[in-house]
Amino acid sequence: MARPSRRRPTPPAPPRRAWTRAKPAALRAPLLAWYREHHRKLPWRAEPGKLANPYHEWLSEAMLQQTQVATVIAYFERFTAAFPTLADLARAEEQSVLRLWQGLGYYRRARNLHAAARAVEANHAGRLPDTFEGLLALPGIGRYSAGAIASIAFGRRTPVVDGNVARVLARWFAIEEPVDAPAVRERLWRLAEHLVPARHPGDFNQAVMELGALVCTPKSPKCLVCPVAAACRANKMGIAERLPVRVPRRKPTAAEHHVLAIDRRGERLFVQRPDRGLWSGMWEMPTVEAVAAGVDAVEALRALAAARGIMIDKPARVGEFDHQTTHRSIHFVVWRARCTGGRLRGGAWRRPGKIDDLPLPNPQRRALEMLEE
DNA sequence: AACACGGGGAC
DNA sequence: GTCCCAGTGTT
Repeated sequence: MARPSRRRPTPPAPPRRAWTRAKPAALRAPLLAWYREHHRKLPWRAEPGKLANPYHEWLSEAMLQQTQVATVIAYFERFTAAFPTLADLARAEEQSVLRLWQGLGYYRRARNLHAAARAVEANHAGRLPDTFEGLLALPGIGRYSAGAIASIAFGRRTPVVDGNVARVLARWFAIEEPVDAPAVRERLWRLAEHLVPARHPGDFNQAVMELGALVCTPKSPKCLVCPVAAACRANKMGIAERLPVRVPRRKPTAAEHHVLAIDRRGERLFVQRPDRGLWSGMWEMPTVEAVAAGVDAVEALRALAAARGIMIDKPARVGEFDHQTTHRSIHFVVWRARCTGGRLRGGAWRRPGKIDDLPLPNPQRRALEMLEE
């Protein structure tokens, strides 16, 4: 059976050119006035009219990718306590950076951040580049983050388009095409470029995002208190509630992972995940992610241990639970076995209570809790 | 252009 | 449950 298309079945909408007649002045002044009055105080944010600390701004942008402000705050505080400056971060081991990122997800962000810090130390005399192009060249900094850092920390007139900005612009200009379609995305960038002012571009960009977070929310937008409702086409048309349109997500695929706690003289085996893919660079108890057809899970676990050079007795089933990521629904089955001999290739033995140096993904932590009971 | 990459807040 | 979050890099 063919996978249903994710595209909207409706025919192309007629050309809509309202957005090309954007009048920046009608939006900027009331929006900035609203921002000065209603912005949230955030650990990385400067007062309106002032530039942010570039390192703090950069770190916050990395943490905020696909992650809500409320989730990030505690991570940001712990991270800056451990690494107060860019130089501190550059000197750190990647493992300790991942430790501080543990639980936040999208772990490649942490590894890119660390690699970029080292690149800045090596190639830019320890100073974060202060231009869009210079920032864009660093790992983990894309079009959005480069624009955000350049405007918010360095006062450059660079636009940003994130999820908030896309939603706000879709409503202001009544854009009825899916905002995640690349062609529409490109229009949004041109629109943002048109709107961002030369004076206080960082405040303007933050104001649009803040409006999206506090007023122009995905559901039940608060148009009655919106400072720019008078200039909003979707509000005039009464369609703010159903904008923006997005392409439907694909459903997560199902998987079953078997986690094996291998114990030997009070210590447990942990191994590091590969450089790429899911939970890359994080540690885990040896895990079978796909049991081949016709093979018993117990046999697969024995083979897993054998691949590491060790022998185990018969694994005993400890428990199970479900774990969700954006693209996978994973049923975890937790097992326990004793190491009966052999010589370990790769991995580390740790007392279960002393694993603080190993960054673990959330489901591995959950499996560990299950093993303690 | 499509896809993978985590986890959780808000409803 | 669903939606989506201050996106980026790879294929």
